[in-house]
Amino acid sequence: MYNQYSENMARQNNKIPQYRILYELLRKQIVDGLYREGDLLPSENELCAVHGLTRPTVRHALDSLVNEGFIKKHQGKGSIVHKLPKGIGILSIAGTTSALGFKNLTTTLIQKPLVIPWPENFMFKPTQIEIDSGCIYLERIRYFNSRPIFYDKNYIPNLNLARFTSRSFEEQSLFDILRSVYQVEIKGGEQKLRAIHADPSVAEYLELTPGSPVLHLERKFDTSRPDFHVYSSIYCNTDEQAVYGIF
Amino acid sequence: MYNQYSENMARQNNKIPQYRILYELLRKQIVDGLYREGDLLPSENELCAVHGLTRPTVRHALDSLVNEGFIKKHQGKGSIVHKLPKGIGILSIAGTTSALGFKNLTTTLIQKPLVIPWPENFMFKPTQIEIDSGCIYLERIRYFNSRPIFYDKNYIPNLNLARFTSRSFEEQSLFDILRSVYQVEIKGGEQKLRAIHADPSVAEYLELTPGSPVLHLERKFDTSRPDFHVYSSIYCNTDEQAVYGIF
DNA sequence: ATAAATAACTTGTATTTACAAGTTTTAAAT
DNA sequence: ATTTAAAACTTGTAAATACAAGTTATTTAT
Repeated sequence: MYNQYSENMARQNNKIPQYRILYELLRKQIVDGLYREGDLLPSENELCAVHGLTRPTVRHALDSLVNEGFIKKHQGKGSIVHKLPKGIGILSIAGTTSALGFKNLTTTLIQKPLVIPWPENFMFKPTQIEIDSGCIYLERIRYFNSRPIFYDKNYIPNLNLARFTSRSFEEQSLFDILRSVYQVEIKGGEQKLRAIHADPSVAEYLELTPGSPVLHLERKFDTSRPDFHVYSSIYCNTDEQAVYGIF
Repeated sequence: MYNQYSENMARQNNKIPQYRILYELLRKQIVDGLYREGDLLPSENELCAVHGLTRPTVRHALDSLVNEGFIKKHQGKGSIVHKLPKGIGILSIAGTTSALGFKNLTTTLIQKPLVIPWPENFMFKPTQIEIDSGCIYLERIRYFNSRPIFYDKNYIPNLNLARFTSRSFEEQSLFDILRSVYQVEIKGGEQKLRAIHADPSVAEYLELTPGSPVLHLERKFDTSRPDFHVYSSIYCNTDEQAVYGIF
């Protein structure tokens, strides 16, 4: 048997794929404004030469940027930087992408992590392993420019999450803690959207009059651990900020 | 090497890329139920052997299926078929994907195609070319299981669309006509989502009481023609059918 | 029988090479 | 000067190859 822990650490430090490194670099350069809307990125061959990579690797990185809407590619022309999304991008966020549009976002914990049985008639069907393990529940409000935009209820299976309930979730985001402390990475997921009337508690948290229309998102996140999903029920005030996505 | 000529001709006649053909085939097999939720697709090497392709090509096809949520891949294990989405998938539709979840969808034309100037304070900023060309406007209601679900207003630049206003849009979908008649293909786009109160006209079309919460999507579609975008403002009744998407 | 090691799978990453197809620039012909 | 042709770019598709890394089934040793 090896030392699993240090092996994992070494892997994380050493073995980040090259296409991923290039992706992160280009993404940062776009977000930081080094490339602006309408600009052409360096051609694939230039990127190859500069970073010592081959075209398939460079293209892999560019594909990720296309999928997340940062660039659009035109055959014969090049990769054109897309304008950064206005509004709050939540429809297609996962992992590192989540930072975008969340610059002025602050979080308040309404319900500290609490172990509960899984609710009846849950929005998605948890796996048997998740059901057996029990559920950690927490509620947050997220503010954008000091106005409450999201009120979310989160359900996390209680699987090998030592000292989870005693952690603070004000400073760091939930997903950041899952990744950095528990090596659980969000890989993607699915969601259901509805427009509903705000019930009294939702209206109070979002500082709306009861009955106001709010966007309700029910989300199931896949993670790097099999049979470990994060479930979120999110109520969103879209009066001032629209929810934004690309497809 | 003896059959070089005819091989080249065969390749030439078939302009559809091989990865695309394989993608369409696997997608159809999943939608038709030949593979069911949880099933393993044939391994990449098997698909290579069966279809006479190489792994990069097969992986390209599988990547598309992953991006659209039909399968999930697990290293060392295989490609697992995802459950087909419940609800109406509209968040990530484009091109051929649009068929999914639209089995029982019928369309009624409320406003026949009409040339108008582009509205003031438009949801997105059309290009100068689009502004100069004028705008074709049409309204539809789409029914799911005989109940009105979508009421949409569509804005299309009047660029080389001969006899467009005199076409029927009841039988074929708007995008199908754009593709088959005008060679304009939808490549992707962006959207803004809000929960709003239904105004009287929206409520009437969607058979709701005025003030009911409805989902409002503002969408901008990119096409294969530069400076040609389709704009849609969609009001969606989510009382019974949630809008579904993956990310 | 049980446990550990091994082999035989699977997908993930990466290189190399080649040509097709779309766009832009340049050079040549009229 | 204008038009046309060619070239020099760009991204798109596809093959052949190699090894890394995760999973499962098999074999081997105890």
